[in-house]
Amino acid sequence: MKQETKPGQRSSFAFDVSRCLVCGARNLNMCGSLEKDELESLTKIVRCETFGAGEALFREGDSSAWVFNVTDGAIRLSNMLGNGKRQVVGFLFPGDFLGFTGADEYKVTAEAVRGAKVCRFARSELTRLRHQLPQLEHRLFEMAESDLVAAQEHITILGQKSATEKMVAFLLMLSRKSAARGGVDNPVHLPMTREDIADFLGLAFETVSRCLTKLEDQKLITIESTRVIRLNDFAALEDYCEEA
Amino acid sequence: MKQETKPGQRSSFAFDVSRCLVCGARNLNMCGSLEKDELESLTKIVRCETFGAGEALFREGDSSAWVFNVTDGAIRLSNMLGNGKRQVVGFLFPGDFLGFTGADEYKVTAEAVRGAKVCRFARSELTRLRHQLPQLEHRLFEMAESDLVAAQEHITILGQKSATEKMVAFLLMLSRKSAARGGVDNPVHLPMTREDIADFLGLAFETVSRCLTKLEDQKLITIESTRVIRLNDFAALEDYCEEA
DNA sequence: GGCGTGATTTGACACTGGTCAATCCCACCC
DNA sequence: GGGTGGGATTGACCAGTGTCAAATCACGCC
Repeated sequence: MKQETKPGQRSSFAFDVSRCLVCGARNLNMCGSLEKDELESLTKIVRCETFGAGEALFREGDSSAWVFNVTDGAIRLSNMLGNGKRQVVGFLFPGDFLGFTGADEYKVTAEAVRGAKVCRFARSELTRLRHQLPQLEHRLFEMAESDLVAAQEHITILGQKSATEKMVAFLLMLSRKSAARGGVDNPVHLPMTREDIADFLGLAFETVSRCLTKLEDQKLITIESTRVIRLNDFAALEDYCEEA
Repeated sequence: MKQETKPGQRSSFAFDVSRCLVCGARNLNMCGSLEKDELESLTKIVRCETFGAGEALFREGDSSAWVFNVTDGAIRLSNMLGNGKRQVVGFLFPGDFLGFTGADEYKVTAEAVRGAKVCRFARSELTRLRHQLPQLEHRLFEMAESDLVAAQEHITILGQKSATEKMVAFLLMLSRKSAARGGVDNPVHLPMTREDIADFLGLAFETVSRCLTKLEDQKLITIESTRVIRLNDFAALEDYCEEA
């Protein structure tokens, strides 16, 4: 396993299939659709990379020639507006695929939230493999569809919910996502800042802070530390963001 | 071309490929990726249907066994919340594909806005064809990706823009979409009610009305009739929703 | 261990946009 | 032509959030 240094001091290395077989994200991401011998074709075109807090994998306008599998940490997808406002359109976690865009250029910026590990592929190579491996094609299609459904839920949260409801929906979403990738559903760990959350929910960061305080006052959550929130009553929280 | 009556008095009929060749939406939708002989395979599994104003193609929770190509009119995709609020997550126009969902059940409701014509396919048949026709697979993937990008733009509009900016962004979007399918980019025709627009933009319908009036006072638009809006200065409107 | 910077919390206040209500407009029907 | 009903507009008011400011906290670094 040779190791190199790429622009930006980022470690980047190729590896063999044995590494994929023990990858914690394998059953979550597109690789899970492949058998060992098929995985080898993927292994040949991938490099593993690490990004530090805030580092960009790509920015709005960059060529979409590279795509990624997230294997560790969290990635923030965002849009910047002319007036300096920022909308976070999604957070990606281990198992998520990063690279859907119908165009030659990315329309969003992807940055590591705190620190993240990813597998990097050339889109052209992956496209070639998709033609050879129908399982892979199918799995990627499913993942794109599921991203679309997630975006529609995000739209609904942004359009119809109050600040506190948004906050509750966000906490429940993180809890579900953590459980889905084999982690605990409680307490919820927040790798991102209050400002990231605010920009995801269309709020001011002060409002995020106030909503968390209010929910703790109501005993619905416990703020164990700035980045660890315990959900004290799932049923009540579900009701809170669905009905009110 | 035999004609039948289906539940709900809806006309539904099969047809041969000659009809597809003159379909106005063909170059916009997934059919555009196919040659005449390939189109025939599609023709064999499709039925053409008409839906009246407000009629549902499917509702949240319905089986996702059917998928559609929109060929005329407009379709409204929406989510209902427990408290009676509704979020419109998208409007579909001729050329758009309706049926992306990663699951066995639809998570949104699809209704005709005023009146709409669609081609209906069994998902299972279409999946089979996708395996046989790589062009079709590729085109559908592209369309799913482009829906995802559109949803991310919608998220940004909902999260970061003021009421009037939202309204301007909406008008420009409709104008672009009309141009993209070969229509005029000005004036903009609105098949939907103020309430539909409000539920799309996360506003009250009174606010939509007020914003339109305000934009007309500023000479940026002319309300030629309730459902026809003339954009008087594209550059100024672009600036309005991008910067302010 | 102390310091410094950035993140977070809390408070005071202003303002956008929601709510409720009245009126208007227009298409459709008798 | 007049009536009817749903959609659209306009006005008055105010609740929920954003903004600005200050205080506090947390963490990395020396």
